[in-house]
Amino acid sequence: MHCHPTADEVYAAVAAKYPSISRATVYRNLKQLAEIGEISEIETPGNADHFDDQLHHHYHVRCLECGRVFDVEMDYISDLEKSIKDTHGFQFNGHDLMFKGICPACGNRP
Amino acid sequence: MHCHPTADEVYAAVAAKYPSISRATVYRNLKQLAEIGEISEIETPGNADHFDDQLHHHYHVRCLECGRVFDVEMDYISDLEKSIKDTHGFQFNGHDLMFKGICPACGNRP
DNA sequence: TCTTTATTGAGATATAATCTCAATTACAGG
DNA sequence: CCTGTAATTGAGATTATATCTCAATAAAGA
Repeated sequence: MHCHPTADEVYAAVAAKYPSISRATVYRNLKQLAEIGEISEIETPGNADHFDDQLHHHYHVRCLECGRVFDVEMDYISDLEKSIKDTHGFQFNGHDLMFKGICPACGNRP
Repeated sequence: MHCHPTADEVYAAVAAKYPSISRATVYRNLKQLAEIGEISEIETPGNADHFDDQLHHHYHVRCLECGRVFDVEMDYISDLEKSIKDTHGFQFNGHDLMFKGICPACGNRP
């Protein structure tokens, strides 16, 4: 699935073929795959996490209307932490950047 | 409270003075204050949302160890959306940026 | 085949947040 | 000061997402 599905969407797709699958198994395996770096996890506050089969660092936009997540064509800013003026002893360890917007499908709806 | 408290931390603080306060009231009022722009809401996936009495746009860092949220000294990038190469018909509407790190207190612990 | 290890299913549990609705409180007009 | 109306609140139920428990099943190795 290349559409940034949520765990539940993955579950639904798997359950269609293997009706006996348990939700726990899907959640467990997605989490494990994310941990070993086979897939990446896109966390969105308030909403269910999404999963991505693409591994390279890149950003996403979430439609505020339908909640779907899409790739954004933009270079990953690996040195964004360098823009911080005073780190106050913090060890910085990366960042999460998520754009917000209205997707074409929702924007064109009457 | 200037420490980016979660709704539950606000509730605990209020309940200490007004023991009859309901959790619903605190959640409700914090949400309303955020909606009318009196305070701002910092959403962190997986963890409880935090609230901020500062209104101007600025970024935060979340300690991966203790979960606390701190201000980051860095200018807000208001035109970050312009870095996107192809918007594919999306209406962009802002962004959420959260740094990750280990706070001094957690980093210096043995 | 037999033993050990790993994975799974079903349902319980945790957590954050919201909803419901009756009860309470505040408030404006008279 | 009353009274009717509107707004706010409290308590607990409910939702949503995700994780945990543990017995049952499956896989793998000797």
